[in-house]
Amino acid sequence: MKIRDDYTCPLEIVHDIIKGKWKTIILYQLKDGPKGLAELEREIAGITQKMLLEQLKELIEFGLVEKKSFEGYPLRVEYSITPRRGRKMIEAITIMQKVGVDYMLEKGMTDALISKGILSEDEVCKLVKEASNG
Amino acid sequence: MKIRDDYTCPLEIVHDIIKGKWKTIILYQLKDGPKGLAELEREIAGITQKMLLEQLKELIEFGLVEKKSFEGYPLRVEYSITPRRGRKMIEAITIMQKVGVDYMLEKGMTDALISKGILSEDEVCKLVKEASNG
DNA sequence: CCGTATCCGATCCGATACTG
DNA sequence: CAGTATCGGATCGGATACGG
Repeated sequence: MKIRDDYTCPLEIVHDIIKGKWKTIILYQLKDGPKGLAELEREIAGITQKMLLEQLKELIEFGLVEKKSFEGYPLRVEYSITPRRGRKMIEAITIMQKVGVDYMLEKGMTDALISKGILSEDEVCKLVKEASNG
Repeated sequence: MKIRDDYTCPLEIVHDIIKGKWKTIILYQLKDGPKGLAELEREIAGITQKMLLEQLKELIEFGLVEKKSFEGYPLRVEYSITPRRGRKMIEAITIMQKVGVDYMLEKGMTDALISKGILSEDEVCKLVKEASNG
């Protein structure tokens, strides 16, 4: 992607940072520590290697992800969240994820949440109750 | 936009919520209270009425924005942030905006920040200093 | 295992014209 | 002031093949 030099509003940058189908998912996958390319590809259902590399490159350009290459064979690379900016972004994504969960609860998509291990049944019950009050 | 019923991961929804060039900007414009359509159109530089209505409609579908229509002439409509889900999203956007500001500081785009009144000169100095430490 | 290049359909988004 | 409809270029993203 081409980084523009004429941003006038931070939210324009925000848009560039988070746009693209996979960015938030990639960041979220990296939140618990560094991962290799193949690892990410395996864990993110449906992504192609091309998209993964493309999006990682953009995340690096914005200073949200770092890349570390290791010499020798077998080839090894580690992608990780940058400690300040990337970590900050994870905060935002975590909040947004809650908004997504909230939406899924409202639409009755509780099965998906439970079966994917995102929430336990108890947690779902609790949240549904909260939602109906708030 | 078409709301899918087969979301399996909350982050997929998050992506649908925030994708599009204008969504975060529209939400941010609404953060201090309800606004009419013309008002938004005036305040968001470069947006067309078509895009504005389209994106507002999507934000409404996701429960982030509410619309209130008033009878009679002159026609009047108010768009506002929903108290729970919309407000939560503003939290995330605020964090992301900080990430954007951080990026602009790193790239030396301080003029834009100051001239648009996003930050004062003093604040910029302070943040630049913080960034070089953190 | 890691990364690059190309081709091509899908979608996004801006311009513009029109209605209540 | 608020909202709808259409058209066309730009961009996105998936498939696929190739190279280090």
